Amino acid sequence: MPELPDVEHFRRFLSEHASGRRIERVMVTDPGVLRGVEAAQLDRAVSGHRFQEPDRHGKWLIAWTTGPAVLIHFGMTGDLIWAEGLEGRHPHDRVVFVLDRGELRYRNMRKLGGLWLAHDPDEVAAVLGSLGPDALDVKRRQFLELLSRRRGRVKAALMDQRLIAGLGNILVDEVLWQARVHPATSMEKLSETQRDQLFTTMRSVVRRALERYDSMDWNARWLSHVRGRPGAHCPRRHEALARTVIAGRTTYYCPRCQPAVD
DNA sequence: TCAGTTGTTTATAT
DNA sequence: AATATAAACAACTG
Repeated sequence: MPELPDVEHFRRFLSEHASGRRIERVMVTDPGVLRGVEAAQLDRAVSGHRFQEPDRHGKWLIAWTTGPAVLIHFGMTGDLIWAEGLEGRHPHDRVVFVLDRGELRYRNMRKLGGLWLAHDPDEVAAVLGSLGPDALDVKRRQFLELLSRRRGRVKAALMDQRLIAGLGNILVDEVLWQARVHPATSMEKLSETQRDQLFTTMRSVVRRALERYDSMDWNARWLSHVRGRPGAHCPRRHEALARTVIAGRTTYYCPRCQPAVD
């Protein structure tokens, strides 16, 4: 699940429920999700501090406290749960932040991703690595500039967090389908119009994916709504979707809407 | 039993 | 130097 819109949702969620709340203790039920920090160390570092306004960059959530920051990555199956009490605890709740009121749970079935501890902005930057600008922040001019220096296939480029941070497999397929660009198109073959369209579409897809948290569920007219279903057809023209692998990821596209360029 | 899965990193190849 | 590919990570589901 977690791509930019999901993590932004988690950020707002943390801000709404946990900002200003005091951390009583950190319960680590599975140390397998801790990165570069031990359970006791994490507990000692943040207990007694309060969560502050969290940040997000790409798929990373930066949970600042009045002490250090907790950096959270959700991998493929991560989730952030808030509960008033103990109800609804789940075996995949790997870390629980017990607050002065309610608790925040880091749930992650597959344990890709995890939690890091950072004591200052430099340490945060070191953990996040060289991420590109956030997909919601990047300006058209910068987006085009980044694309102009990139070769290879367009899907690989949009998925590369060092170029643009926040887009994952599902979202990139959605953007390319809505922009009517074949995922294997090489960057050199992209027209000015297509590059421009990619920026416009990327922004609207991310924005509207975020809105779905208020209205529930994907837009029925989206590729994401039908992808992966057996015999799935293009929501636009009802032609069967094609499936291939690009940049190591399962890729769906409509051969009619997104013709290959050669 | 086996393929497939929303992410990232690493090694290896091109 | 960049880009592509596969594997590994881990724990499920169908």
